[in-house]
Amino acid sequence: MQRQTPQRVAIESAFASAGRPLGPQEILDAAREHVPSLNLATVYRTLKRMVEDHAIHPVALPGEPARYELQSAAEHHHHHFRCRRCDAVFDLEGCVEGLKKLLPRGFRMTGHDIVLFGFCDTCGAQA
Amino acid sequence: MQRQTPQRVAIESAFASAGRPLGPQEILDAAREHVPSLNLATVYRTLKRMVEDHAIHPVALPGEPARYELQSAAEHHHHHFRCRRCDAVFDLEGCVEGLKKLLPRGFRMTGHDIVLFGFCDTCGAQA
DNA sequence: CTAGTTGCAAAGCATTTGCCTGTGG
DNA sequence: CCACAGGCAAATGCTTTGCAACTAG
Repeated sequence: MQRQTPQRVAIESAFASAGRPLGPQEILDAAREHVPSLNLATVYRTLKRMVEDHAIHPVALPGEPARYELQSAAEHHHHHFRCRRCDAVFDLEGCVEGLKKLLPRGFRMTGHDIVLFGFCDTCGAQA
Repeated sequence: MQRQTPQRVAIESAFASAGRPLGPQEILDAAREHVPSLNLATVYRTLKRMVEDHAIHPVALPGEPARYELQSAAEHHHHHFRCRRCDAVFDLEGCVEGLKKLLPRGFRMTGHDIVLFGFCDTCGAQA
């Protein structure tokens, strides 16, 4: 099925030590510390496979390239917060009620995304 | 400042008759009915100018290219719905309560985005 | 007239794919 | 062994830009 290659190990450990959603270039930079020859195309191919295998989950924020996080973080329904100052993305627990009341007549809802923007604890304290 | 060219008129009327957020290609298709020679590069250039002039407002959905809607539509707070079948985006009226309770301690919220996914009235009826 | 616009083609970016070499099991 | 994985480069797809011709005011 899946081979245990140094490249894949390096990419997986990048996720494990980050603890937050990462983009392809961030992953490449982190994983190259273990496997300097790692190629960006390999990162994309590996990400694709990991998504298919449900090892990671894509995190798409409005107007930004896709990021990915470990599936374990995505196993329960959650949303995201992006800091306007440091641009980091954080997971949020919980959800809200009453989304269905926004639907126009005849529309059916199968899912939703919520993204909050603002300042994280670190950046809020500095401001 | 701004010239009154047939291209720009065609693009503006495309927004006026659509009543929903449009992407560059959708705008090109619609505006070509009035100005067949219209070029996609001109659409991008015109969109950029219109955003700078606050005539239109960008609508960024997770993982998708930007769409635009008339500024008048954006003057009151609203959110969006994307149909999983026809990929069209619609404006939603209203909002929800209780977003602040999702915030971790120390985080401050300055804004939010909500996107609902599902099937619009037309596509839901066909399914 | 003439500065702002347009169409076309080429350039940029991020992401994907083809192809051939390398290697995990 | 040898099918899958990786490296490299070319190919995409979307958006931007350079440039010469065009036109609104």
